[in-house]
Amino acid sequence: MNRKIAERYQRKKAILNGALKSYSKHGIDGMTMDNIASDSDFGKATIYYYFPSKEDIICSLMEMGWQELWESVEEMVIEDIPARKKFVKILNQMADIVFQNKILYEFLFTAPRHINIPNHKASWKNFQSRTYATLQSIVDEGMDKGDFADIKPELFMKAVGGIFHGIVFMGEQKKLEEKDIESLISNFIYPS
Amino acid sequence: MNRKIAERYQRKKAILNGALKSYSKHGIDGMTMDNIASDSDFGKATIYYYFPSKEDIICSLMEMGWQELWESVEEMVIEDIPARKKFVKILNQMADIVFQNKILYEFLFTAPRHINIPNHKASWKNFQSRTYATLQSIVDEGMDKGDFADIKPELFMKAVGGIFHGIVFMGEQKKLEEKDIESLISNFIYPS
DNA sequence: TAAATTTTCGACTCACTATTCGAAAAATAG
DNA sequence: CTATTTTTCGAATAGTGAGTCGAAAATTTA
Repeated sequence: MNRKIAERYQRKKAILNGALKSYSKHGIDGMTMDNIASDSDFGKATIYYYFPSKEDIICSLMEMGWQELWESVEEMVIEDIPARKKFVKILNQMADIVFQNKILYEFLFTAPRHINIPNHKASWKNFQSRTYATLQSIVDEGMDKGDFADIKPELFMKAVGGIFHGIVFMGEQKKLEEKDIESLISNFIYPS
Repeated sequence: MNRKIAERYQRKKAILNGALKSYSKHGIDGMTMDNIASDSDFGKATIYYYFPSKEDIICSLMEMGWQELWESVEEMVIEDIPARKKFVKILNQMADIVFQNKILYEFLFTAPRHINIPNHKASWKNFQSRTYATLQSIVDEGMDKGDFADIKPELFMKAVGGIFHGIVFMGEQKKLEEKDIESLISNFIYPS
């Protein structure tokens, strides 16, 4: 009886992977239910046996990614180290995670711009906003102490967002390793 | 005979404005041909009398924006002033333009993420890449002379892109005036 | 003014994609 | 082994939106 639940879970997982495969093979527009079905080796109707709608599949993927990101960072938040150090450490950790599953995170950053999910269904936003808020508060703290360049915090965050986006979408160059990121980010921040 | 040409041109312009209105009223997904038609006060078929396809309308808008941006910047490129100063001046000028027609430029930055235009039809990319390349070369020059923070130029550009994106989409706060931008940007760059 | 040209238009077609249906196959239970 | 439940599926449905059609209105020309 427990096995059945586990199997169902496995099948949901398989479908989610199929969806991701579909994304990487055909791009966001080619991620149709037909493709998701064939890429995950189920009949189309079967997909609907496991997920009530396409929206739900997308939300599940989004949540998967943001949750992982948040959880990997959560513990670092309370560490008692200087804001700037903490900030770099967290970003570095996030970059790590992103590199480990590039396709998922490319999807994570791409999907919201193409697909509109009504706010109340976008469950992943919990993790997303928790993550942002954390980062933001660290920046704010650092600003107070003059750890960062003197620039409006929101803009600073936008800049960091730009860099992150860049990291994810720098397709070709797989060179950019964790060490690089560390030095890049810390160079980017006003050097003490 | 010359009037007719001018009138035709005016009508094309009106349709383009209708399209923009459609975008700001219904968002990118609501920018359907039916909406464009009603927002520009023409019948749908009339739109097709002036534009061969929806793609063409979008391209025209994109080109409009990028051309304006490029032209406003073109002359500054050759000015003989230090790279960093030039960079700030150009960004500042661009921010100016963007503020003068926020809807168009919001569209400019939004559309490519939602709508796929085959490369050979994306005529605006000429102006776009000219603009980018110019900025990039100024950064490269500045890097050599140590005018900017020591960070990979591509990443630096991504960061600036993030800031720009931020400026456009900082919806509510209309406070952010040109002067602010100047100081923000120059603060952002490694202070000499 | 009458023929010719230009412009306008709503209804129709066509393709595409999410979602549903109804039945069959597979697995499980008694 | 038979009945019941779970899982599977391809074919049909339904909605949407881009692009076409053929005719009518407006304008220009002679």
